[in-house]
Parts: sequence; C-alpha cells; structure tokens
Amino acid sequence: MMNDLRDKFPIGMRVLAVDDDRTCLKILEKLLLKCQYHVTTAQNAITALNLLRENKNNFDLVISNVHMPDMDGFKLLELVGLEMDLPVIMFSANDDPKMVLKGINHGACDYLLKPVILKEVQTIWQHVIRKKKTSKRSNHDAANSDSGNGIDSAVTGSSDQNERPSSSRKRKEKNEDDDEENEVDHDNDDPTAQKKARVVWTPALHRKFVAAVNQLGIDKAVPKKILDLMNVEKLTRENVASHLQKYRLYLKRISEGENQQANMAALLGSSSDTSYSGMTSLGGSTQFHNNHYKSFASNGSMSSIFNTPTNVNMHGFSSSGTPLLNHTHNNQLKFQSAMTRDNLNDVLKMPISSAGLDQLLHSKESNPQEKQVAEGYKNLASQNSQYLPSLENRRCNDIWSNTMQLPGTNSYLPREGFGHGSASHKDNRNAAMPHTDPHEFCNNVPFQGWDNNHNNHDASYHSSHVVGSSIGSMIPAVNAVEPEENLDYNYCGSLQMKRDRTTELTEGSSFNPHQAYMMNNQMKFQNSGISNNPGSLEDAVRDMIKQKQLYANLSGGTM
DNA sequence: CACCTAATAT
DNA sequence: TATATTAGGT
Repeated sequence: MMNDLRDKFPIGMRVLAVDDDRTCLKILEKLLLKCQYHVTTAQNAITALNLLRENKNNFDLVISNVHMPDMDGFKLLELVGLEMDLPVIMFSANDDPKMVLKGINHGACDYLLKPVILKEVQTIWQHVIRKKKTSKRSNHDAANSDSGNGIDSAVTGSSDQNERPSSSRKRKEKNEDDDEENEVDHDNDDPTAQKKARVVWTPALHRKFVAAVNQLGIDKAVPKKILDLMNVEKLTRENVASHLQKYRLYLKRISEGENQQANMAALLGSSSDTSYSGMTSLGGSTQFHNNHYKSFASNGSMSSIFNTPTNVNMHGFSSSGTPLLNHTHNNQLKFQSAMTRDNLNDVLKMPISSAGLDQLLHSKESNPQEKQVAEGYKNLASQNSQYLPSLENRRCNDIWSNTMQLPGTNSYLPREGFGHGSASHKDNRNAAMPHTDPHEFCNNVPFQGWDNNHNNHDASYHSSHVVGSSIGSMIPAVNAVEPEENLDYNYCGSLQMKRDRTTELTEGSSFNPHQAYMMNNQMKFQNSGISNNPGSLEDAVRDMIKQKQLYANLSGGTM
C-alpha cells in the first residue's frame, strides 16, 4: 500500500490540517480532499501535536493556522520541526510580512493566506518533495530517520552560497585562496569573491548549539567540541566561539546579577522592585523572601517559571551505534546576506537552555536552603507535571547518548554520570542530596534573550530569566517568543513527548548550562535570604498553574 | 595550539 | 544589531 500511494504521490498525501476555526478548517479540509490528499484535521495545536507524535510517520505535511488559543502556530511549527521533519505550512489571514517572515524563520515551508483556494493547495505537495530532497539524502530507513532538519539552511546570499553537497562536507573551507602573495590588503576581489557569509543564528541553529552545549556540559563546552557536535556544514569554530562567547555572557548575566530580584520584580510587575537594583551579583546579598514569592504568585503572572521544554532534541544520536551524535542532518547554514535582519529579532527570542535543579541538589553541598528551595521546585514540578516538561523524559539524554544510552535505564544515573558533563565538580557523592532523581527542567531561554536587558517590560518576557534568589538562577525560565504571550509552555509540558525517546534526546541535558556555569565560575551562593519554605512558593505556583490550565482548557476545548 | 575575554570592526 | 575578527593572555 505504501507503494501505491507513493506512486500516485500527491494523491493520498497525508495532510494534517490544524485550525481552531472550524469554518476555516472545514474549508481547508474540503480543498485538500479535492486534491485527493488524505486529510486529518485537528482543532487545536495540542491535538495536532499528539497526533503527530503518535506516529511520526503518519503524516507528510502539516498545515497550521497561526493564531490558535492553545498554542501558537509558530510554536507548533517549531516543535514539529524539531521532533519530526515534516514540512509545515502556515495558514493565516494575517498577511503581515512580518508574520510571513516569522513563519519562514521558524521553519515553515510556505505561508498560505486565508482564504485559500484550490489552486494553492493543489501544489502544496511540492513541499513534501522538497523537504525530502533537502533533508534526506538517500536512505530512508523506515521509521523516523527524520533528519531533524530543524535548521534549514537558507543561504540567502548573493551568489548562493552554493549548497552543492558535492565532495566533502567539511565545515570550514571558506576562503583560503590566498596562496601566499604579498600581504597588504588587496583583499578584495578575487574572482571567487564570496564575502564571508555571516552565520545567522536562527533559532533552530541556536537550539542546536545549545543542545550541543548541554550535551557537553557547560564546562566542557568549548568551541571545537560544540562544533563537532553540531556538525553543521560550513560552520566554523570561530563562528561557534563567537556565539559561545555571547551565550556565556548571557548565562552569566542571568545567573548572576539581574536574576534574582530583577526577575522577581519583573514578575511582580509593579510591585516593589526597587529592591533589586542593589543586589550584588553574587550570592551574598540577595535576599528575597517568601513573601516575594507570594506576592507575585498571586498576581498569577509567572507563567513561565518552569519553562518550557519546547525544543528538545533534534535527531537521534547514535543511530547505529556510533558514538557520535548526530551526523545526518542536512544542516546547512543560513547566511545572512541581505534580507534577513529583523526577523531574527523576534525569532530568536530565546536561548534554549535547560536548567535543572538537580545540579544544585546533587552538586556539592550547596547550602541547604538552596537545596530546599530547589527541591520545592522539583516537587512542584512533578506535581504539576502535566504542565511541565516531563522530567523523566527529558532527562539527560545526552548522557545516554554519549555513553551508551539505554533507554530504560534512567532511573538513577550515577551521579557521576552526570559528571559527565558539567557536574564534574566532584562530589555529589556525598549524598547529601536528597536523591531525588535527577530530573530536570529543560527550558528554553531566550536566545536572543541575551540581550534583553532587564527591561523587558514586555509582557511576554517578564517571566523569562530566572526566577529569583540566588538559587533562582537555577530555575529555568522561559519565555515566549510571541508577543502575545500564550501559555504555550504549559502545553509543551503536557505534550511532552513521552512516547518516543528519540525526541527527547538532545536537549534535555541534565544540567543546565546556567547553573553549571555559575557553579563553575564562581558562585556558590552562600546566600541566605531564602528562608526556606518553598512551600508557599509551591502553592502559589501551583495555583497559578491551575489557573492557566483552566484557561487553557476553556479556550481550547470550547473553541 | 585551543581556548578565553575583551575590544573593536563590519 | 548581530556576528566576526583581533588582540593579548592562559
């Protein structure tokens, strides 16, 4: 049967249409059916995601509306891009070029405006072919095998950056024509004048980067290794170094200064923020008391304390036992040459990093209070697992991937195991830790987040960054990319791919860079203000989450 | 060398 | 602005 379908290709192409608007969905479905595609519809993104996750090979193409109550179409797009390598077409009445661009930057292969007409859907199958072509180079081993091409390269460049896969796929190679020749500039022009394309760190690329960093462990993440893990063609060590530099800066920023109160303040919105300006970077001072928590909790705004998992993985590692992770992918880089520009701005909102309390818990003896708080978060997290990234799943894949990866094993990784990465900081073994298992939260942090100066007043941001207190830094933060702030995260959590582990691979490293970073670097917070009692926080957060959930259900379900 | 950080250039 | 490049140090 598969063959039959294949033969008549466009016919029978399995399309998943997602739109919360029944009418639109109906119309779209009709058109799709007219084209003889095999259509499946979903009225909300979550349902769609679940359908997709159930069997990654059940669909050939996804058409998703952009604005949906439960999850933004871009988010869905992003998730789909990471978890399965399916072409996604955005579908919206909004013809704002920015939106279109955003779609493209998030990986959409097309953007259809409503109302759609038959002619448009008649040719969408081309995207399936195209995707296959780029992301696949031969091989088609049944199941997955998605090459996770989260990163489509798009070399937007003057004279096309080439893109011929011919010969080696070395990554660097650019330039080098120089022969010797005298020096002295004259650099310019030589026939093959290709300006050195600049790498555009798209969200997808950044994700990859972060995944690599996570796998290595922040302390072992050096340009060269990262580069190897990423395995993106044409990316150079320098590119990575530069990006890493920036990334570290970002981590530092959030882990040290700013975090704490700043975050709190942000979360609190108006309330007292004054306090935070004074905090000193390191532990010492910071104080933040429970009431803070309470207060902001009450206002319900901290949706993202636990960030969202979103990203997660890209393709499998050792597919065939090779130790090295990825290979595959068609990663090509996207270079900037002209048009791209502001898009990044909004797209790259966040660093995808993961944060785990585990580290804290496991690592040396951090001060008890911190642990307590951390635990509180953990508990909270587990209690509300539906909204949070499921801890178990995302556990350290990296670890497994590197070492051996046995699926089922997670139960407890040897603490040492952790060490694998960052946690190398000795210790752990003292067991001081409550041995909760090493779950962790994975979150995304704004990529572009790195700049955000604390001033994002922007609603969607607030929550980003870490949540307060010295340990705050360990709490993942998230934030949305979209302006309208949806509750995506929560969803992400719920959707979480549980079923197949392939999905979780990468990203979920067990330790998040942040902490690791800070731990390594300096911090050891001795801080104290935290008076324990994470409980209150917990409650507050729980409430908040409930609210969100409620809202989500309402809007999602009813509509 | 590979790396880091900071400064500076594009 | 984001990324690249360079400088100077480990």
